[in-house]
Amino acid sequence: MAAEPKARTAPAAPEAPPSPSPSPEPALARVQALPSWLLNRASARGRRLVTEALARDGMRMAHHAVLSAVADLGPVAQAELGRTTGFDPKDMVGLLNDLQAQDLVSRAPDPADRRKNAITITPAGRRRLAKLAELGDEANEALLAPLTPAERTLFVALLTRVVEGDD
Amino acid sequence: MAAEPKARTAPAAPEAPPSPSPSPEPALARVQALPSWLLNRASARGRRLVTEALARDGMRMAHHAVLSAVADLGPVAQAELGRTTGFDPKDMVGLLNDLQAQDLVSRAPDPADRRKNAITITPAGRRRLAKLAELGDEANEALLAPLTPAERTLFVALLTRVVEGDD
DNA sequence: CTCCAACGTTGGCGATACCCACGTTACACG
DNA sequence: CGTGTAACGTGGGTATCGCCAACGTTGGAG
Repeated sequence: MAAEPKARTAPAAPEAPPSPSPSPEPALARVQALPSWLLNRASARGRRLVTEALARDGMRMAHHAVLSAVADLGPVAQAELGRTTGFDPKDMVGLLNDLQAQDLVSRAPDPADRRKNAITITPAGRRRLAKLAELGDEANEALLAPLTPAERTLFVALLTRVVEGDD
Repeated sequence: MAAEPKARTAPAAPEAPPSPSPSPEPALARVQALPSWLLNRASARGRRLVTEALARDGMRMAHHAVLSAVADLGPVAQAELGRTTGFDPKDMVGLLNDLQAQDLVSRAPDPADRRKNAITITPAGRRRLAKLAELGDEANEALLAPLTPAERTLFVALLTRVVEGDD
């Protein structure tokens, strides 16, 4: 059954869409060339680089992002931070606990709305933020090391459009 | 302390490299423009798309990858699969359990080396693989929807080089 | 005044990615 | 021919990440 009508030297199945052997061979290569696969690997590498870069300061990527958001948005509520950075309110609590424990932000009840906490960055927080930005840039430069400067900007541009694809 | 020496209408700090306020304002925008940040978000989106695409078959991205590897490498040991796909041997056990439970692969002791399991894809596995590849392609097309065909190939090429950066 | 929505917080779940320890088996070296 | 080293598959355990459910508190709209 299913003999080889035209047995050649190369085991190539020219066309046979319905039945088995739809692809010549490299099913693995196909999967590993999938954008979703590549993005996963690249993301893992980036996370690893950033993580070990910020680990020296006892911080994680999330801390950097939240601290940046606090710096920008002045006194701001946790929920608002969660919306702008994309973190879950639950996780925001822990992140701010960490930042507050190191006096990088202050958490005071908002007098105008006592449900909210007014998060503000401290001078030490600003200093730390500058350092974190530097470390983050270093890690990202290592991440994009295989690309030329022109390719990097192009890569970031394409990546941005892919990310904005889900609105 | 630390009053506002120059209270203007716009809080712009032109230049002051060594001390605080190294950037005018958008610290958050800087973080969110970092390749590591973008890769994280893009990867999450891709994973979500692929996950929900393969969920209809009760499979995950890892199953697709492993099944592809088995299809390519013929009868192959689990450790070899782990090396080529990048999965931990521990996790490979569970993945193969899932695939075997659905008769997509067969797991037999290798007569030549009784430490190893000879993993082989079944006819049902080949059929399923074709379907998985189709679903995976659909999800990836949705992922790269914001890009033109030319941009997609370029994007994949750049991504590949970034991934290969860690050798 | 009453009801609904938002806030911060706690607890928990599922997936991913690791790392270590164990018994089994193969192989190389003395 | 032993003997030790290493690889294999497997189970157990840990850390992080993203998410959802519930609850008490507070603000605001009707």
